[in-house]
Amino acid sequence: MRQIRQAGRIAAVRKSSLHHQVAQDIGARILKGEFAPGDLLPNEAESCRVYGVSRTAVREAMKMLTAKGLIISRPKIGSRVQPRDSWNLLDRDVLVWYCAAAERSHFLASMHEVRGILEPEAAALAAVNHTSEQMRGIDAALVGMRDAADLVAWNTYDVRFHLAILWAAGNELLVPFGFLIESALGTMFDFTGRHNQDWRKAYPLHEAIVVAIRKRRPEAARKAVRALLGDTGNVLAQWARESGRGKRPARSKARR
Amino acid sequence: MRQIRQAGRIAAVRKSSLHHQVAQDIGARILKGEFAPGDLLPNEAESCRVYGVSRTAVREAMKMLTAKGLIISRPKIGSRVQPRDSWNLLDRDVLVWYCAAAERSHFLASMHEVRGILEPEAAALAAVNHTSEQMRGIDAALVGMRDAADLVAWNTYDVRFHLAILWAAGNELLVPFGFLIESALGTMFDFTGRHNQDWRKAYPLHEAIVVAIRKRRPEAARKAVRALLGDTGNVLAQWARESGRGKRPARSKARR
DNA sequence: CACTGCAATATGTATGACAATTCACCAAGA
DNA sequence: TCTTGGTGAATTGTCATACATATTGCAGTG
Repeated sequence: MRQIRQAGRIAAVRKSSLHHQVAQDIGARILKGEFAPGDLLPNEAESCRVYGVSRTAVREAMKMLTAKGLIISRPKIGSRVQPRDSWNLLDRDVLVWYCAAAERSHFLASMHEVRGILEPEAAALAAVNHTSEQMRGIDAALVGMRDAADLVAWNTYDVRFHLAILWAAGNELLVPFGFLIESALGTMFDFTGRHNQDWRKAYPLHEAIVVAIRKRRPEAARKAVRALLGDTGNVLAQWARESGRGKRPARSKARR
Repeated sequence: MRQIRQAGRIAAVRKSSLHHQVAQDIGARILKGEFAPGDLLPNEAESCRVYGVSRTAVREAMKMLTAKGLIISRPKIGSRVQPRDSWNLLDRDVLVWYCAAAERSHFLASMHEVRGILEPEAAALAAVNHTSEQMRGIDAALVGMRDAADLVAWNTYDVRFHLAILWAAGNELLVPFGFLIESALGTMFDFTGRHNQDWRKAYPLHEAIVVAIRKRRPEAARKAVRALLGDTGNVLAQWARESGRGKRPARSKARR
C-alpha cells in the first residue's frame, strides 16, 4: 500500500485511506495538546505540503475531525481547534487518541469512575429487561471467559461480556458506552502486560452478575457489578501506587 | 445563499455549507430508517445528481457520516449503512436526527432513564470535587432560572444549569453528556409547547441541588437530583398517558 | 474621524481525470 | 459438471486545477 511519502509525520499508521491517516495524525496531535484549543491549524495548502497529499484528502480529513467536534473551519479564518467541551470524547477515535495522549493512570481513573456510575445501573436494567436472546449473549461471553486459555482470550470475552450487559439493558443510548468499555479494558490490558497468573480470580465475580441478571434481581445485579468494579478499582489503585514509587509497575504482585 | 437546486430533497435546511446539508439529509434519512443498516446508499454519482452538487460535496458529507459511525465506504462496494450498534448515538447531530426520527415518548423515556443514571452521580461528584469557579457557574445558571421572564429563557438556563453540574463533577468523560441534556431539554421544550403557567414549580428542586453541592454533601445532592428527575418523570408519564388517549397532548393541565 | 469599498486570503465548490479495489461473470481445464 | 483462474466493469479513492464565496483588514474618501 502506498503510504504517505514525506518522511516524518505519520509513523506506522498503515491502515486504510489517506484522508483517514491524515485525520488520525492531526486528531492525535490535537488530543496530545500539540494544537491547543483556540489554535489555528496549518491551512490546507500547508497540510497538503506536509503530508504530501492532495487537498481533497486533507479536506476530507478535516471533515472527519469536524464531525468529531475537534475543529471548526470557516472561510478566510482557517481551521480552529474547538474548546475541549465540544470534543466528542465518547467517539471511538477521539477516545483512543485521548487514551494515548493522557496520562495513563488519570485516564483509567476517569474511565473507572464512569464505569462505576453506569455499569451497575445497566446491570440492574438488564436484570429487569433482558430478553432470552440477550441472556444467551451474556452466557456465551461468560462461557468464553471460563474456557479462556490465555489472557488475550479472556480479555476478548470480558469485553464482550460487558457489552452484552449494556445491550441487554434495553436502552439504545447506553450502547455507545461500549466504546468506553472496549477502550478501558484494552488499556487495562496494556497496563497489566504480562503478570498473567491471576487473571482468573475475577471469574466468580462475573458469574455472580450473570446469576443475578438471570434471576431478574436488579438490586443483586447492581451489587455484584459494584463488587467487580471495586476489585478492579483496587488493582488500579495498586498500580497507581506502584508506578508512583517505582519507574513502572514492573511485576505487580497480586490482583488484590 | 444558494440553496440546493433540485427541488425535492432537502427541505428547509438553510444553514451552512453544501456538504453539511447533504450530510444532514442523508443522516436524517438513515436515522429515520429510510436507509436500513446493511443497505447500500445510492452511489456518489447518483447522489450528485439527486442533490445537484459536485462529487466533492457529496464525498465530504460521506466522510462526516463515516466519522459518526453511520456508514462505511469501500471501493467497488459503495457506502453501506452500518449496524445500529456502531452508530455514535451520543454525537450531537446523530442524537438530533434520532430524536427527530424516533417516537417522541420512547426517545424521552430512554433519555430520562440515562439521565436518571448519570445526573445524580454527577451531582454527587460535583459536591465533592467542585472548584469555586465551577460553583460560580452553577450559581449563575440558577440565578438565570430564577430571573427568567419566559419559558425560553428558563430553558436556556436550565440547560446551562445541568451542564454546569456535569462540568463541576471533574470528570472529562462526563462532559459529552451535555449533548444529551441539551437535546433532551430541547425536545422536552418542543413537547411542552405552550402550557407555560407552571414551569416555575421546578425551581425549588433546582435550588436544593445547589445547596447540597455547595455544602459538599454528595448524598444530599444525589437525592435532590433524584427528586427533580422524579418530578420530570411524572410529567413525562402524564404526557405519555394523555397522548396515548387523545391525539396530541394538546393542553396538558398541570406539571404534577 | 467615520464610513465605504477594494484587495488579499482562506475555505467552499466544481470538474475532469486516473488509480485502486473488489465483485461478478466467463472461459478453460479436470 | 464442477472447479479454478483470469478478466472486465463498477465504485470509491486520490489528484490537479480553477473558480466562488466569505471575512478580514487596509486604504481611500467624505
